[in-house]
Amino acid sequence: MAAQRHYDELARQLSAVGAVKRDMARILPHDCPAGSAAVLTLLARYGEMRMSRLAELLAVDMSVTSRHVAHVADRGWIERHPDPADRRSRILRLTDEGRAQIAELNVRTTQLLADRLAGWSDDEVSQLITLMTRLRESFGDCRTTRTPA
Amino acid sequence: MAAQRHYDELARQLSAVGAVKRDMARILPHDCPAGSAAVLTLLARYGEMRMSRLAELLAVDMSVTSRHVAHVADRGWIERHPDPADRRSRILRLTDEGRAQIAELNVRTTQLLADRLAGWSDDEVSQLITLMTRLRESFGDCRTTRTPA
DNA sequence: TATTGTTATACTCTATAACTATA
DNA sequence: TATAGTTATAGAGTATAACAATA
Repeated sequence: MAAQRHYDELARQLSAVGAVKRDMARILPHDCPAGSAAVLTLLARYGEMRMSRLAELLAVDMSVTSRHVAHVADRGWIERHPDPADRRSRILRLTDEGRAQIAELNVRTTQLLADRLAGWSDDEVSQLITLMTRLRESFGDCRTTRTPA
Repeated sequence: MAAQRHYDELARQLSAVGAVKRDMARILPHDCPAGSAAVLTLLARYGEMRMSRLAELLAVDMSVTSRHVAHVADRGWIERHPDPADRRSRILRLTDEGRAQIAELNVRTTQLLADRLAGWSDDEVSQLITLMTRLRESFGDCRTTRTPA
């Protein structure tokens, strides 16, 4: 059926989108790789949170989250406070240095995308964002379903 | 301006789409990681080709391509023939074993996507493919432009 | 000299499993 | 016992640079 060809093509595009991600990663500061940038960006957007919540937003294992967080904490971009309500948890919070770093990241990202997406309309960018968000949800929901207990 | 927020969101979606790729990678056979699967799929789609052409389609450095190709060649899934027209080059060609491996990959990929994309219409999948393809072109073109000499 | 491809090296990202501390 | 988080380890993917063979 026709869906089969669509699936193959989608798999191919997913495989090849790595080149776009690498292009974006190349403009990052040397001590702020993609994993660190993602941590900072999510904390800026959603505010302070616990490790487990951040791991969920990053869509990676908490062990991976822990390493990324340690990296940005070592550089003073975030602080880890024990959660008074549950001392096993740690609350992550941006520092002023972290916000400065985010500002730098935003400048670079915006410059790059303004160049690469010069021929795109706002609507087209929005459409792509909407579809990619839905794609992640379609996969993420199934994973949640798969681990019910 | 509004575009700034769109750019941030696009960067976030690109970062998070890795979870989808990892979900797809998990269903692959143990001796056929994503890099190998990409090599086989591209040879099946575009027919025999040289290393440099494959590297371009994979959108990775030729050194990376060389390693992926060595992996699939070691398993007998492709053959490397010297190019009579330019003996520096090697022509890559699928074997029957390679085609069998591709058939297996297609079965698994189709199963997974049929499950994950159950709520998607053909049109929506097509739209996403179209936009992702265009995204890659927008980035790829700029890279080509950047390396003119 | 320039180009095609290979190999050595190093770095990032990731998951699994073992572990500590707390609930 | 169960959960939040850390760390050790291993594996995949990638790029850069040095290299070999050929154009």
